[in-house]
Amino acid sequence: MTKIDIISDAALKNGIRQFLETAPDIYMAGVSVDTVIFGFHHDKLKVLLLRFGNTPYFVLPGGYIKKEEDLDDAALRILQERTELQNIYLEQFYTSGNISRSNEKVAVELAFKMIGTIPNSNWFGQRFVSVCYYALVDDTKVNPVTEAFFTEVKWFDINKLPRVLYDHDNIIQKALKRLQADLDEKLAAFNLLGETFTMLELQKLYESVYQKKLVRTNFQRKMLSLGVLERLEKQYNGKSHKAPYLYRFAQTV
Amino acid sequence: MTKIDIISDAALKNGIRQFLETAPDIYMAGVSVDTVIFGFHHDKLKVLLLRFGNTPYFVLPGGYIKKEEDLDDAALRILQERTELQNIYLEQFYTSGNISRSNEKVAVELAFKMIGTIPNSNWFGQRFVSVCYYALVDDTKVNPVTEAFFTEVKWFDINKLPRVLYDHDNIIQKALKRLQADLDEKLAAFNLLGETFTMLELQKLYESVYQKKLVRTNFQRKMLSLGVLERLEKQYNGKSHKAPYLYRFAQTV
DNA sequence: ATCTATTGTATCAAAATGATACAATAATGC
DNA sequence: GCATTATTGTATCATTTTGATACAATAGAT
Repeated sequence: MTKIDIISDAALKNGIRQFLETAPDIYMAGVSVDTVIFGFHHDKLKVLLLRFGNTPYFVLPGGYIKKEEDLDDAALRILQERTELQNIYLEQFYTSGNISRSNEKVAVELAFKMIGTIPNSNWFGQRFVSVCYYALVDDTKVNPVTEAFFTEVKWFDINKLPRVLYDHDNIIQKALKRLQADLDEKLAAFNLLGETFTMLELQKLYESVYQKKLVRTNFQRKMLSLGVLERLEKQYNGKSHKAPYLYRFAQTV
Repeated sequence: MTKIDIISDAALKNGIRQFLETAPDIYMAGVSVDTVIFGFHHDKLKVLLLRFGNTPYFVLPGGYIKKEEDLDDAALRILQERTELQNIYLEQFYTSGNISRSNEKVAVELAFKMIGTIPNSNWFGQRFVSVCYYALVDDTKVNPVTEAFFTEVKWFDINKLPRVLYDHDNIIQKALKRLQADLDEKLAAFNLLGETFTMLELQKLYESVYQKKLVRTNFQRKMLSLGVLERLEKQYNGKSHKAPYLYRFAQTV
């Protein structure tokens, strides 16, 4: 569900002010977490992005690490805050730490402009090394939540991304590359689908991840040979052709 | 060459004192870099480790990131400081950031004991998130260099590692797993060998990385089919059997 | 009843992999 | 010298995997 959630200007400014006052006491300085949340709907691979304030720019869902919190726990917490999901498939794939993370200064200036004053905390101005995770979610179960400086939560087609801040475009591409590598090896695909699915849906998912067409009959043969699919009753979908079987992912049958 | 370099107690204490005085001004707090340096000799895969002070514990070569330095540049600098090599094959593979990075407190206590006093800087006591890289080097060209708190630089067989501090054992195993994945895909193996090598040497390298025996004839067929090996003159090695060819790695012939 | 689009399965060729055989070579021992 | 031994380079065959195509079954549209 491409739920869109817009918050008011006043609430936005207030949220930022509050964050800046408490952040240095709560979080590690210098290290952040960014997550590339993948979803799949309408046969397309999607990424969840946040609109940065009232600007036309988007960013990856991210956050900071509490001073007494494990890195992986931080990633999970940030993800849960944003999607309200439990049991999320999460993989760390890259850490971004170049000084010039593209247009970072633009972002900081925008942040300042948004709250209409120079904050006494220099939190955003400091250098961050960002540890990046990707997550695979069943988008039908996601309930996107906005917070602090973000005015909108939106799914974007991986091939139709908006303008993003920092080096987040680079991070998204690296996430996709890693997902491609993990899809077969870790049977990761099924985290992007619902409980049941047709073979065609599964194929469209693979095609959208690998960004290329696959041969239907050979794909079907390969998936069935994995031995992890349980075949359920046929799905009569009202289309004018043979009805497909439904499948369920059944690890270690 | 398993060069061993031992420095004096006085020089050691002095090095630590000096480091602690200047570190907070020079380096980012909270973020460190660790490198798993792989080498290959006597048909074994090796890892370069540093002896921590006068203790029996070893650690990975690591360091900190200068305030105005890119993350990748920091990894390269740390590696060059330790090996005096240029053009090193380097891959970032993991970032370790759990609060309880195993026996960290032991290490800190040891560090304090070594310099015989509580340092005014709490540098070592702070929490670090460590970005980990692995490097592939031709060990015949490495000139291991000791520094600061380390009293010895030594190559260890991947299967005969000493006791290591922090979570460095975990990091080494993760590095090996990643190397296994990269070996074929990125033709990474040749960075571990000298300019020329025999097919058997190459096979022993693959076997030591994958930790399993390979069938000689099929391995040879596969390597030759890659199209990246240039066959040179035979190597008369004085052994009582047919002399093998030498090969050179020739990318994009 | 026929047409159309899609699904499930079968089949054949081509490529990759696994297993084995064997001739060539270079020192060793007689 | 000459057979012996260990290793190397290549060939060959069977098996498995992959790519490409054919075709019957189905379910609604006409």
